[in-house]
Amino acid sequence: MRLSNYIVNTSKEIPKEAEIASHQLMLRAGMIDKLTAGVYTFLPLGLKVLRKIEKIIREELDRIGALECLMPVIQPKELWEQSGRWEKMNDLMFRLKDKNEREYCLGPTHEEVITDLFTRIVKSYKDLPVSLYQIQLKYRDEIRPRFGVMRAREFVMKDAYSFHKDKKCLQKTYDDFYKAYTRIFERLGLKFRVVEADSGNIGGDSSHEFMVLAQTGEDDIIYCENCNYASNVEKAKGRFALYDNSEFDLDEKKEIFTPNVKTIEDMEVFFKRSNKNFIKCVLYKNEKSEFFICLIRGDLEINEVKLAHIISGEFAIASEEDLINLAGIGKGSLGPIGIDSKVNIIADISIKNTKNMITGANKKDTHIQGISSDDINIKKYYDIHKVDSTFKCSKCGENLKIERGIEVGHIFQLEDKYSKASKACFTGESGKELFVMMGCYGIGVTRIIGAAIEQNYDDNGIKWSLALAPFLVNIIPVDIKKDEIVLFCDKIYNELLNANIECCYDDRNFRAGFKFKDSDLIGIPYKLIVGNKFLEKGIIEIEERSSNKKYDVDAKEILPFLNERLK
RNA sequence: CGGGGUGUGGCGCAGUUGGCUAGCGCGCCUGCCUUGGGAGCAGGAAGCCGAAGGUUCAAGUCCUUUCACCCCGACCA
Repeated sequence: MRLSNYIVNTSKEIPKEAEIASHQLMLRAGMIDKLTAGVYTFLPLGLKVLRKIEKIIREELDRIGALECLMPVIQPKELWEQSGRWEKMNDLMFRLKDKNEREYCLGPTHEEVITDLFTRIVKSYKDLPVSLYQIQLKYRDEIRPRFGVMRAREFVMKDAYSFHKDKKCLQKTYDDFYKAYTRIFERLGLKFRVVEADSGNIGGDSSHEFMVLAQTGEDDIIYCENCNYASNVEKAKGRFALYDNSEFDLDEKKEIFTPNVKTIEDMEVFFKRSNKNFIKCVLYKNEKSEFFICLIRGDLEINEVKLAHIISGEFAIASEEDLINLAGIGKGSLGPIGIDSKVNIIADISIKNTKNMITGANKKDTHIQGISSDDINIKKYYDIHKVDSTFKCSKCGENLKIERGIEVGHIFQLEDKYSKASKACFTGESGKELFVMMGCYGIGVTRIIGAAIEQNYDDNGIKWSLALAPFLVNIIPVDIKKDEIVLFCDKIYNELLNANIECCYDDRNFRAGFKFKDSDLIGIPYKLIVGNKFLEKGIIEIEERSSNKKYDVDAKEILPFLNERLK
């Protein structure tokens, strides 16, 4: 590609709207252009990178026998009512009506469509298992789109769905996808980690996320330094530090007047004890106006994703008003003892067998001391705590670490959740109708571009891996007024094209420095510089973007040199 | 949805207590010059100041409404 014919829409100015490196660089390199919040055009350069990612994904999925298809973006409301998600995904969906007032949404995902499709294309166990995938635009009206392609409202996703006669078969395909995903992210040259994950509102049991490690990630990953345990913090299990407070004499069980003591920090100061001696109480309310008081040791935090498995429906921390109506108190004095009997008690296992604890007394400005877990009407203990780096690995007991990650892939075993809702059946070997078992596998294709840049950039711009670079080599004539240079560049350009080496040729009438800057910003792995050294000694300077190393290469040796490097 | 902020040539911004022809940098166009890390000089094009309404002799500037975009939060009693 001659750059004189290309759109090189680069900028040295840092765009105001972009916060993180990948977003800034994608805009500056002219890869994307924003139309409106969270909606981007992929310019030729950005599209080239996108296509490279798609190609790798296709190759690896085809290898495990998945079949590509393309499903509609526009999906009828009825399909979503059937699965019960028309209401549930309320805020997330873009909706529209046709001229007859029929309602539709722009697909935020395709479980509904594929399950419906399944009922028409598969009838018998003989057709199973089968896996279908597509690379398609998805539409999600995110609460807050940000970071460019990282959290966009229109984005490209690879989604795949597998169908099975039983769980065992599903597990096998799940493992195939796991391996294919691993190969995909390895080929993309990303540093990533596979973690256990909560399956969220998509449902299902077993689930793994593929996380690209980056400071700017929106997820916290917990992993063990010693064994292979790794999990999204949303799901992570660990051993919290045990705490023995027998160093203190057993307090008399009584109420203490505690004016202005509201937070756990306030309590530490007031009682002169560490936060492990307190029971933290948080009141939640769900959409049915049921109340839940959650009890957890004062040094720990509640993990609401775990709570979502216990409390049904949407829920949130109760308002100050609710607190007053329910217990007649404001913040800070809530406690499990003497609380209104219609409030459900959800106790974290960190409370189990505790003694001599201090907690709210359900009375204004009052706490109660000398409480043991036996004093509270706890029917069952749950794991509702958030794991952090103070925890030990529950598998091997070693230290846990925490790191930020960008979720680029997620695989789920849906089992029969959607097939039951959509009555997706097949005829089994016995002749009876059975619900099909399903798996679901996603990759955020456009998000990968951002993630890859977050891992590979410097002050000058993007540093593409060979797998993703829009061009592998950039031929740069230092002075296009010198015929000798231009003639040689034309020649080597044709040679590279004939050798199927993806290259561009910066034949624009700019000064050399300008072209170097552009090349580095865009992130082309190799610059082939034809200048004074060529005129004097027939030597071409080849500069490697990743290492900043420069190689003097004889004009005749260029192809072998590049072939060696680009292998 | 709550809080904060910003809307002025393509981009980034300035524009005082309302006042005359709305500026600057980058980019763009023309010419000269230059060609190894985003050069220099000269000339030029490009704006109903986000939108609507109002106050005023006079509005980019004041008031009201509205839209868009950005940031923080939507969670620990």
